[in-house]
Amino acid sequence: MAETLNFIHQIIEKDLENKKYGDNPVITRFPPEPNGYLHIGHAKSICLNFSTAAKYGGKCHLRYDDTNPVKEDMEYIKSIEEDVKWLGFEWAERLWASDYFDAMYEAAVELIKKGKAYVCELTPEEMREYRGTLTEAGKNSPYRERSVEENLELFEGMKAGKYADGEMVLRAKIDMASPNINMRDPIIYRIAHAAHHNTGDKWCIYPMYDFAHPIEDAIEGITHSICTLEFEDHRPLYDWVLREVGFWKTPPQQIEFARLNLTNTVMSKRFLKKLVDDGTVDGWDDPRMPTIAGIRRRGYTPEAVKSFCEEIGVSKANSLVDIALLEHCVRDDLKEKVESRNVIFDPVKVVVTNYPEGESEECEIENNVAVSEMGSRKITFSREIWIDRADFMAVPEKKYFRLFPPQEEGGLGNEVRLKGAYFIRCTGYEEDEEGRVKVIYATYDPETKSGSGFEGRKVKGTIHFVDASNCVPVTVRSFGYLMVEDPDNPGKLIGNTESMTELSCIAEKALAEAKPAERFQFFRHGYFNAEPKLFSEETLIFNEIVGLKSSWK
RNA sequence: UGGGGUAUCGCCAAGCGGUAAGGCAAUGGAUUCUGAUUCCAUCAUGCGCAGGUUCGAAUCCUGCUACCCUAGCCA
Repeated sequence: MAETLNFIHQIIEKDLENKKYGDNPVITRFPPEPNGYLHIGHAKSICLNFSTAAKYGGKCHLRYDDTNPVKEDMEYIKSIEEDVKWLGFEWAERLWASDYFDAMYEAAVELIKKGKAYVCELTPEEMREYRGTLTEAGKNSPYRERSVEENLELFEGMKAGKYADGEMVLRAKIDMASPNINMRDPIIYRIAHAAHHNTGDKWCIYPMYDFAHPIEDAIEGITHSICTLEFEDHRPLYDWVLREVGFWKTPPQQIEFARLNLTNTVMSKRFLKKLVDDGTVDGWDDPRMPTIAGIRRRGYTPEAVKSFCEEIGVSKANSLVDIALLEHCVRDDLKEKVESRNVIFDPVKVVVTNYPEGESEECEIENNVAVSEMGSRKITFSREIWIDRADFMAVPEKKYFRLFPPQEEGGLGNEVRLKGAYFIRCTGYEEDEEGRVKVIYATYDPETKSGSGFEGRKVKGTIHFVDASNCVPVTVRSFGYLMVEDPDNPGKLIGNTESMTELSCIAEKALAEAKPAERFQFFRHGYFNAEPKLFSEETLIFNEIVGLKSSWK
């Protein structure tokens, strides 16, 4: 099967063929604004930008889009870089949009001199009125026809700090009647008396995204400026700036693609920040968060995230990707690099009545085939063990071949293999006052120990267990779901966020010794009884937890 | 109601005028010391709808429809 190229690759190949950029290499950029942690949606953009550049022998820059000092925070820089590196990408250069403030200012002055920009003193409210609506044209600002000299002087004054925030702005003079609202004399510079992390107090005017971004791209020689769909309407302005500011020879081209949406996952930065600020989660890197840092702590591997990004493809169609695909990618990657640990999420005691009290023995469990080079591990078996509640049914349904008691007088209960240990046969069970299974009785067959070569008879079911004499309690972060309220409309559900659950379970001692939890990833396995929409209805059953062999952080 | 986008299986997504790739999910079956893994098999006479052009249309044309984005001194 021939490799399929996404539509961006196709554009690039055509450009390469036409020598659109001469012999210049393909240069892309990942341009986060440092105002939060990166999430899985950013991973899609990171993979796209970095691997596209690599594919065509070009390079990709990491560029901070730090043009608004009041919204940004250096705290995020470190995490952004860590996340990109963790994914396995290396930026050719780490750049700051703020380093171009001088060039941007010069460009703005040029625009004024060309009569293509003017200082406007309309208030925000007036500005909105003058802008018109989706269906009605806007009208010209009374300040639109100021002389070049006056504009120059005013803009100079803005820069010098003579005016307060909001008192005036610099606007591009384009067309107040344009059907594209972005072209109705957009603001390109605003006043903000705020210290900037990079330029300090040097500036009190800052360029707007629409003006800054094309200039940043052009200065860096970006050939393909990949962004998300909502900027489609901004492209005419992007091109306008490039043309008017003099970057018309081989201007970068903006290409838009659809951002990632995942089922049962809230990706909005604003919402994630609220969870952090509220203390709902421990932080941006809480394993329950869909941030790259959270996902990392949850035990996901960069390989898994990258293969996910490849699998979902790139297109312009709004989409909602099933979280099952991400989970598949994780399992697919992990199954070859991790070994298993027995974990019981919903424990029920089993007493092996013919096993001597106070005794215990060692059992060896082979690792699965994919991970067989890791050999085996040792666990213990004794008279009392824990198994998962789901591995027992008082009255078995059809085709249930795990543990169940005798179904008639004098009959036999079912016999199953305890993974790594013996066959046990259920002989009975007790319930508590509420009718819940409290303890299960069974007998084991000493002939059937794992590795003994016993071939006497077969059992259809194999279940896992932990030794009650030395198991340990462990808390793991689990996939689970919690409905999420719209912060602005209490009571209104806007979706649910993935994995907001913490589960207590008991596990092999080795697991606890190897804590913290982020070193483990568990496989979904066996039964999924219901749509796990609400935490209270959660019926996910995990029966394995596996330690990561590699990619530990 | 202006402008800009997008519609191909339950979910993603190839396809670019020559007779619908692939992945996820699902379902059957084989193997299995976990109902996992692995392995085989099934899964769009159909490409938003209606017309048209053509020997031939998901691909071209026309007209509809649905959904998304857009009226921040955010990015």
